[in-house]
Amino acid sequence: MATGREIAQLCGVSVATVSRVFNQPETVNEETRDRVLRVAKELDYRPNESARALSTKQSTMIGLVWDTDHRRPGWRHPYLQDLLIGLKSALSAHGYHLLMLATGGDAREVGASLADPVGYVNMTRRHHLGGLVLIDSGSDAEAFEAFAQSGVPCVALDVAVDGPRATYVTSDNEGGAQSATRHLAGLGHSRIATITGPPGNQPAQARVSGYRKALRDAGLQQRDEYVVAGDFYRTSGTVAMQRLLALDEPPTAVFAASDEMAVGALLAARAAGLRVPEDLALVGFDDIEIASVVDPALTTVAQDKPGFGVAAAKAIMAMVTGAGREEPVILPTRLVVRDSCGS
Amino acid sequence: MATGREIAQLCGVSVATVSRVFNQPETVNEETRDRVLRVAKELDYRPNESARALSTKQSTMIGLVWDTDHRRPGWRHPYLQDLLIGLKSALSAHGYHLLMLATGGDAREVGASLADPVGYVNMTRRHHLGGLVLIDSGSDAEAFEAFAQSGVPCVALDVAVDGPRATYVTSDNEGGAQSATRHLAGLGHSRIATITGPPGNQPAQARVSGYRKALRDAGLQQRDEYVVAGDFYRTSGTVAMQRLLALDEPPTAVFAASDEMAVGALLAARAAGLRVPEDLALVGFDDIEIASVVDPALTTVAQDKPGFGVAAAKAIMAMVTGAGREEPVILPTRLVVRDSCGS
DNA sequence: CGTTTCACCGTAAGCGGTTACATCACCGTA
DNA sequence: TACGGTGATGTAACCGCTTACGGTGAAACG
Repeated sequence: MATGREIAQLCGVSVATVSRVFNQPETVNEETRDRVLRVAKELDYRPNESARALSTKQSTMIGLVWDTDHRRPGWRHPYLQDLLIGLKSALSAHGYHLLMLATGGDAREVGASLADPVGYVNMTRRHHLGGLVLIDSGSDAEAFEAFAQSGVPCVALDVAVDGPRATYVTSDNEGGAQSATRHLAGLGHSRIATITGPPGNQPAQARVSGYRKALRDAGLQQRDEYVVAGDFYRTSGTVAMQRLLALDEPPTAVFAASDEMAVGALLAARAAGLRVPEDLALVGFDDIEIASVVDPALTTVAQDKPGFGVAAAKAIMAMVTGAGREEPVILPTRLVVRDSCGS
Repeated sequence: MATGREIAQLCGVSVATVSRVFNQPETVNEETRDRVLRVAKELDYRPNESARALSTKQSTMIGLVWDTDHRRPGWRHPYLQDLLIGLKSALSAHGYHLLMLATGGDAREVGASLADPVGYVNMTRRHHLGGLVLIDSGSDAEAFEAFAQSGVPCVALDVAVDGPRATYVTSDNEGGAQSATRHLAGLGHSRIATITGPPGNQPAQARVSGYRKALRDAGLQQRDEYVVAGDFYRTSGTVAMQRLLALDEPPTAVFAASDEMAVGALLAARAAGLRVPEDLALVGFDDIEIASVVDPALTTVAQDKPGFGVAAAKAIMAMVTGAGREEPVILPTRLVVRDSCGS
């Protein structure tokens, strides 16, 4: 790896000039600029990122806070890969990289976890990160708030945060749930239940609210026993469905707040001898891979998965370059009609 | 963020001593060491990573080469999330972070892609990365070889590479395929076909070879028309299955080299009016989420998904600290018997 | 008691960039 | 001719840390 000094010597200029060629090209004479650029290209010169970061207090990296093995070892993000693809490609358009911050660590590293946002914030300073992208890992809204208040630019996914340099991106959860429920009502169902996500989870709350709105719009009765809590996981869907089926007047249609729970509900229904969609209509949320594969294929509310990453990248880059905060981004959802509701 | 100098002043020592406290504790007097440590803790001191990397030419980061939008926009790694979980947690045990290298980029960044390994290699030098983890993204074995030869420590996933400081980790693909096929033969099937992965792909080749071995061991006839090529994707499984069903003597059992293709085959069989497993036995490979959800649940060969990440992390860390190369790691597979083969 | 040894610590030179400031040639103007 | 302005470049300090080297005082030695 050639250094700036080498370029300088070969060109008969000072290192300052070499640096200027790359950072303030307009301030250097065209002729010498070309000369420097030519030599630089010849030697395949790339400025050393550590040195540059040290000197400018700015690296070309964005930190990713993605807490795994938290309370729930089996936790899986429903569409992490698509999210990363979007994030990565959008960041790379700005020449930025994604640093997956490690939590825990050995003696040298004092641990950083969502329980200790300070650790992460320190890391962003130590590495001169431009900012942080926070992936929702359950219901750590409080921790996210601490990040947002820390002053480092950060964008949270699926958690509404507020702070001097913080914003968030999320789906139109309410709208999506509403259209799902409306779809069910439109098919003639009047006994429509919902299986919700965990209580503290914001998207979960929004989806319940969308469900309620749709019922109201359709002039349908809202029954408390038709709203049963799950945790986004499959088995909770099964349990919830069993509970619903045990009611005196079981629902004929169910909106599950996640595809995983919808699948769980499907299994429960099947075990109870019910046919889907004939005896029970089912809608999910997320449109993960599984949705199109189960039998019957799941009608569901699709989220713009790579769009999440792209929006996050845009927001964080905007905060890195400009000052101040960005507006929250609400991504549209789309109802994907398959076979689990009949026609 | 406190700096070393501040600590030094508060303790009445020089910055050198502060540095020594953290890097060669045994060379500094116990009393002053404690004093420094106490003040450092008080100020929540963490050495600046950029400065340290600049000075030592070693960062605490490992690069991740994960090429997406290559030739196949729809490409998805079957278990990226689990892999990352394993990788991240194992790296964090050493205090290392994972840097997702961006490909492409703006004018400032000359692009790096698998087509241009030099770009990545340059990045690892610029960022003083400890090494590179290469995720297989189809069939770029040649490109991987270039990485391996570059001299930077790197471990490839699912591609056998060789180089001065390179190694790889992969599953026991042959063994897995063999046990899957043996399972089919054990159930009494004699007309066993296979749907393979893309020709250039090493795991795909190993799986075919395992399939062949099992047939031979079982004393079964090998027919060329029973080996039809897919590309690991679902639709290719459907197409392949259709081809198999069109044969004069269609197989009664199929080993698909990926779960996705197995699902595709399942759809084709169902469309042709065949029942699975009664009319057709089916085994997949990977044990992705979908496998347990399709109806009938898919019998498949499970890979140790987080183990991949952990093994990769161990290998790369071993090469970072020690010199020289590491032995390749072959992870065991496990046949998961579900419902798609009957009993 | 002079000299060696050794544990401990400070000095200072990097690492490879960025950038405030100084320098200098050259121009137009009074 | 003297002068201020301007564009192009060099000088050197600095970012925060590591580390080779040298210095110091006390203990050990002859």
